[in-house]
Amino acid sequence: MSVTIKKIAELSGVSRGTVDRVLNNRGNVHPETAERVRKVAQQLGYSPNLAGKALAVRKKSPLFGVILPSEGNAFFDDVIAGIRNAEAELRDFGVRVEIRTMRGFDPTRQLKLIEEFEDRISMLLLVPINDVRIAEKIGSLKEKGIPTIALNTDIENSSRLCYVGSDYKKSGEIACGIMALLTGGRANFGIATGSFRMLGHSQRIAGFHSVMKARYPGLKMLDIIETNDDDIQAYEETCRMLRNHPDMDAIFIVAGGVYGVCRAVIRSGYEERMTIVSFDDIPTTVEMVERGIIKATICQQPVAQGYLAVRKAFDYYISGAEPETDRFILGNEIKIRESLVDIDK
Amino acid sequence: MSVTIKKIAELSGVSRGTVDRVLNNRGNVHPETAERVRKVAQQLGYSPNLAGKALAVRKKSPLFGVILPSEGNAFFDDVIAGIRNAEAELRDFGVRVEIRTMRGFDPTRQLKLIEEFEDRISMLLLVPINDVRIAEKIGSLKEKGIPTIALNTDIENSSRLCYVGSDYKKSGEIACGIMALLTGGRANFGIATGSFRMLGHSQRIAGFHSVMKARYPGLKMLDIIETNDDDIQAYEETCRMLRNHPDMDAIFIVAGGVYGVCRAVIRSGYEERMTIVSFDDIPTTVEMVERGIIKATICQQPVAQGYLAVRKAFDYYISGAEPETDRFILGNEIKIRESLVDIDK
DNA sequence: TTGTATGCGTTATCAA
DNA sequence: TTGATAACGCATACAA
Repeated sequence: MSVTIKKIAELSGVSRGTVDRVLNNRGNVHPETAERVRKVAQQLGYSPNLAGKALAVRKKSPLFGVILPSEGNAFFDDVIAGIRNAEAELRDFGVRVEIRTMRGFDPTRQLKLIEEFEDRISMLLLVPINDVRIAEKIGSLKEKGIPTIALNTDIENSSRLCYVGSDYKKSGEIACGIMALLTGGRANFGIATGSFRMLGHSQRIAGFHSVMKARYPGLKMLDIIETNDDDIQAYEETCRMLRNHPDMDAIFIVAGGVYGVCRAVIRSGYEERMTIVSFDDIPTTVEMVERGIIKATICQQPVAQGYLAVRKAFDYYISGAEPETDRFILGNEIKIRESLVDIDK
Repeated sequence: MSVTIKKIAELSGVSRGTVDRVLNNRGNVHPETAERVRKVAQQLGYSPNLAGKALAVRKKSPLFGVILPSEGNAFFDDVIAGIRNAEAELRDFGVRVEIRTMRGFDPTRQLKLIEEFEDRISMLLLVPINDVRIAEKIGSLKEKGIPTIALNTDIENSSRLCYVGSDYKKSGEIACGIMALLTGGRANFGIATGSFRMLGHSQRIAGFHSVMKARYPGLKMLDIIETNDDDIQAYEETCRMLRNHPDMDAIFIVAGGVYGVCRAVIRSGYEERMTIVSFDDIPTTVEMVERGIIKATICQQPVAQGYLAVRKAFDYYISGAEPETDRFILGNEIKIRESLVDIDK
């Protein structure tokens, strides 16, 4: 049979209560006794039983707070679906999840949202804005006993418990690889990024370039524009870029604004000759894949991201043990028309 | 608060034991009482609490039996890894998993393996061979109270609880789509299938053809060979096929024998001009992707297959409720060199 | 500082 | 046919 608190209590000649105090560092126990108990637990290789723990923890009904920049951003619909899946699975364990949404990437706004429920939550799940004030807030929350999990985007120099999301550099590498395959390794391409200030976007571009440099000398970059994840801006900028570079025959869309870029390409009459690689599979992107204008789109498993973040939050809440790794990376999946659209459609 | 057996007991004026007997159909309860209890449970929308259930069920220490045709088949290494992951997660709930392996697809052998532990297991997870005797065995096991989950491959006309695996037809469709993208829609290709008798292999070919017919008139099939998932046979047959069709410029590898096919292509001096699409990412396949001879390989998330099958087994064991769907389909992922190999390598 | 008692929700055993 | 009670492993309020 497995090792339980009861068994440790017997073998070290104390009560179950004392073992509990020792193992959970609740204080009020004689150092010698504590030492003895710890040793026995160590020797027996004790690890708390989840089923028991879950049942006991249930009445505390822990609340997980989630903050997403999801307003006006269809990508997060799938993340939310994953969060809801996990919430349903954990309901029997007393877990509740509260999601707050915001529009855009304003640190002040994000701080305010955090403060709105920080005195009620046991865990924070956050798509963090890369700003010192957010990093500091994560630190002060940690001191108050509220760990933070970075979701979808990581934040530097912070004390977040772990990161759940994709590997942005890798996704850029894959984007370059697939573009090379689709163009036979010869293309004059443009880049449409979201924002130069977004770490993930820059990492994708860096990944793209490193593969290009190492393996595909026939790929030549002509121009780069910023869409700010906005379809209108994407449309305008792309029209301008295409006017300036009539020899452009491929576009690498790094982030949002996919629909705007594609509409500009169609408008300019370059639909046929253009090879476009994008990210994610929000409905408007799927539409463009179906139409054939986007040849491949690289997806980051948003549902799994939401699900896993909540599960990892629960694991930590229940066990108090540091995660096995501080980065849980979900794979980048290449999707083409046949992946996304039913054949008979 | 949520609905518990205790609450139902109070409201229907009986003891918790009686409620348990009614809700779990253990018999020995007056029809009228049963009716009353059932009605209350119904009205309150009772659903058993998993944490409590897990704790109580723990001492029964259920054993899940798994049978895999994994000997000499590297694909199943990942499936096994997924099974082990799930086993570790469920250890605290008393679950144990016993894996039996076999070589090849002999129904008699599989029957024998089932019979070796069928009197000890609570659930069977099986990569079923599509044979009436196996289907019948699944039926008789069900009558004995042992449900079977079909893993990786489904079995027709059987009473298996559910299927966990990929959509083979869809994976064939994607294979055609990616081949068309890689060849600009113009290719004279050959097919190397595993076995004409394997349902999954035929479904992949069917999927390939349906997309080809609907969308890519420039793809022309020249020949088809059988590898029986054996590298030597694959090598021999491919050499022969290439001799017979010197104009072949693409190959669709449907199943195993990937390494053999690729070696034959290299041997014949067609490495440069050939576009090869394959399945899965076992080490030898990754090697060929790295070398650039395979342009894309379509993977079916073997780790997730193993993991999910065990989880679904547990869910059913714990809840006794029919799964939400009888087919749990894991997505087909297109992988290219940059997906599989580190850039700095 | 330590021990005891009780509860979380379900299941199983024993007695009535 | 039914009810009462103990058990699973952990947490905690309360008593000593």
